Amino acid sequence: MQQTYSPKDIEAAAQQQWENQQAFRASDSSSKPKYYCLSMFPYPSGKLHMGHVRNYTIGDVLSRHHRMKGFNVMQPMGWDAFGLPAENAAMANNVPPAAWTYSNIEYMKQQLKSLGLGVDWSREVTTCKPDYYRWEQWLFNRLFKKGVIYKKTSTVNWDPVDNTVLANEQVIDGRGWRSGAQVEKREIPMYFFRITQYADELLTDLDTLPGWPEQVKTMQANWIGKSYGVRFAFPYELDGKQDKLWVYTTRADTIMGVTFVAVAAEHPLATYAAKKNPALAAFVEECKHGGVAEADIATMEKKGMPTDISVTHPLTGEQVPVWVGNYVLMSYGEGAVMAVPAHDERDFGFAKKYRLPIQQSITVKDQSFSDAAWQEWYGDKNGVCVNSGRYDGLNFEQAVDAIAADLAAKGLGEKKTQFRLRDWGISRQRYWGCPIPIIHCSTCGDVPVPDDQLPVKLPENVVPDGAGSPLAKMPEFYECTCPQCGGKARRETDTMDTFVESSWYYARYASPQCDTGMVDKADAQKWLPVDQYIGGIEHAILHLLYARFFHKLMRDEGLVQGNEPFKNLLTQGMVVAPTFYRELPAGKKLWINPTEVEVEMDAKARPIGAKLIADGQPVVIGGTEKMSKSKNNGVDPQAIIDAYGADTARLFMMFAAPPDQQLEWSDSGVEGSFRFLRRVWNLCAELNELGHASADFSKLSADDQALRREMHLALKQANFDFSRHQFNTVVSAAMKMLNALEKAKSSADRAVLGESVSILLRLLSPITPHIAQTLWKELGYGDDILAAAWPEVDESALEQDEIELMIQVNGKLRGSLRIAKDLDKANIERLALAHEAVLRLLEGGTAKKVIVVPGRLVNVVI
RNA sequence: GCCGGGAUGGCGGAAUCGGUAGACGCGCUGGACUCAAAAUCCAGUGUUCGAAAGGAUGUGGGGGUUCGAGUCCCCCUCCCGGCACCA
Repeated sequence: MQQTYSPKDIEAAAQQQWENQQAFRASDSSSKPKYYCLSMFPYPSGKLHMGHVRNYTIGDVLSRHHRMKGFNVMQPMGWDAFGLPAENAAMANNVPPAAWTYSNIEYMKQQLKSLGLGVDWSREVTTCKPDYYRWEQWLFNRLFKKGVIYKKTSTVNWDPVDNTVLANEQVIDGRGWRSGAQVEKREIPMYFFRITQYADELLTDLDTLPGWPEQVKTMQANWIGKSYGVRFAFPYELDGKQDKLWVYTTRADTIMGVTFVAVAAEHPLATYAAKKNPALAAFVEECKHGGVAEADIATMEKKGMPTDISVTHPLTGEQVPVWVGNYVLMSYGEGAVMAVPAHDERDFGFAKKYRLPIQQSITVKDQSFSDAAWQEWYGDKNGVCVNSGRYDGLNFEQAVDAIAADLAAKGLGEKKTQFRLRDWGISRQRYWGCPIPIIHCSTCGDVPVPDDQLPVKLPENVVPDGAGSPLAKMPEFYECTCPQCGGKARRETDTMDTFVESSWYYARYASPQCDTGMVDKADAQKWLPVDQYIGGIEHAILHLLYARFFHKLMRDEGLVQGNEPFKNLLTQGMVVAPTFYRELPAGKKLWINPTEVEVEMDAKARPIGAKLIADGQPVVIGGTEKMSKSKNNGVDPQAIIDAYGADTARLFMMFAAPPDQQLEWSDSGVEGSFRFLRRVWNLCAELNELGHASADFSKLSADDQALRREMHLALKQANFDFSRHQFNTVVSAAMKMLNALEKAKSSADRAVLGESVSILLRLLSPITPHIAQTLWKELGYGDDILAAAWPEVDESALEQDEIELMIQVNGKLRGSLRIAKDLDKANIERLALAHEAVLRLLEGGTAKKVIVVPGRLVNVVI
């Protein structure tokens, strides 16, 4: 065997062996229990980044571990290939998105293979290919006919210069990213998935997912946001016509404190009032500026303007003024809200700003109300009604019940359960996406493209120019005939939200080549649900909610079984790195890649400065942030693989942090990981041929017993840590094993060494598969470590006669005691009280109390 | 703004049920090897007082519960993720 660890050679050889064996083909007909391990598929952006390496290493570690534990593992991979970056790259490089995407896929696939992932590549799916998206179109039509998909208008960011719709991320400080034009809100027709119809199920089924992080379930539950409230109306008369202004509130108990109502700028009442009020018309116009992102609207300054319209309070009969507010959105809820400044913090601020009346209607015992400043308790639901006529003294629930009943009696309202979740708008005015399979006919309306004419293929030779939708400028695409009447018609030119593709790919992997349906039902039944799903925490809400929704849609179409797609979920943290920069004259910053910087330390290794290696001049040390192009703090995984090998990259990724926490990049940490693997290699090279040694483990020297104990103790720890996905301490356990082996290697029994090394190699195998495989073979354990069984803990090796007990006095550590492992409490107490440190602190007095925690410590209270 | 999460040595992190804080690694210091360096190996390494023995102190900050708190409760600060069409 080679004396030096050479990752390049052994990794290529191991990967070749797996390739030759088709080692990771998942069998559809195995009798073993299945384990479907899925990592979120990548967007083919060009090359792998560290986040990918982390994600896929975690998935591979889980897959390989389960395989050794006897599971029939499926670990597929594919490409989330539609999306905006391809269009941007196309404009920058004048290359069609399709060509750019396919070449990225080719490169990244080779990169993924060089990581040594145990992926079943025969199941690869690529969402921008017609054989994939045709089934998306097929489902779209089924759902459209069923009414699960419908059309309505919705508000988008409109760039008036480029004449194009902008994504929220393309709006920077209220302006279009390319044109710099002030963005406007615009209403356009869109197709929607009726996800709200499934809101209750999406909420309650969270309780059936014990394998999901609480954190994610809480976020989803809050996102769905089921609320119990009252929908009611303020009647009004305008130009002699009776009408009603509807609002929804979860605080009907405060209804007697309403002092005004606010409507959206696009609300019919606002439009009406603006007609004869130029100032209001200007304000309504101003409200249309800016983007639609919630974060922007929530943080912007709340502005309003009065109208000369007033409506009638449904219970008091009083007149209530109508205001137009920039924070009220037409497309959400009723487009109007009741305002109770005394008990809603935002309304309070608004009322103070515009000197509107503030009317207390809730009180809490021993608290006094003042309209000078907002108090925490004003918004609580813990008070009782006051200044509320017949509702005075009622608590929240009683008041809501009584008020809802009175409103219902007048025909002006009723209790209503509502969700924060809104229907999912999927129309995108973009080119690089799945075409929406609808034909618009002037006589027949919106007609789905018949199944036998699917897929509606996206032309692949288009280079978008950033102005409007490319497909809408291509008559060869949109000109068509109506499938119903045969008349001239126009094809829909919007494409689907790319979240649609990623909502069902997990199901397609069960039968990726199926050309008779979206999925093969038998295969789907065999493989679904996904046993372990792994991906970034940033997908905690949208992607995971949409995929759960799609699973239910497919279930209701009879395509899949079960209610949920992902049994267990692991959300991994970001990969972060230090940042360095230099100030440029214009106040801008020049970001410098960490690899080009040398950090200077003081004597105690505290960083005191940094300089650019190239010119020796200082640079500023910035914060530690998510690896990104903009901060130039990304480290290219390829450089690490080339320099140290995939095993080192994988080991470092697993060791540096637990998977769900952020991972800080560290060059010296990578070197440390490499050093560890080299030490493993050197130890094995020194020991050579251990595979066939055998011995009677019941007759060992004390040292050999101690070594076995250490190995099995570490293994037990590692098993526990595997089960809770804490891989960093699995690596720690392997390091402890190596440390113990290096100490014992020259004196220990060959058979004990043989057992120990076999445990270490199998423990490392899921994490650093290439070196584990190579050494397994070289030391004569077998040809294929993948076929080896996971090591078992020998509990008898863990036993010991004596244990160490800590001695505390008043909770402070004062010493320790070696005792027989089964010594009874009375004797432990006696020994503890006789302990030198205890006697010293007792100063001849007596202990008040002695607490014995078996196997751990004794606390003497004096 | 709203929802969710996080904070432990110089650094990444460990501590499974409230019971030895700092495992494991990095860095640093000293030593061995070397003509020298790199690599490797050995030892030390929270802070602080002390020659040492030993003591004090210490898990973002402030309170509390407990024989005992990194862990449980209350309040606060800072950092990170998400925000699809907040009511």
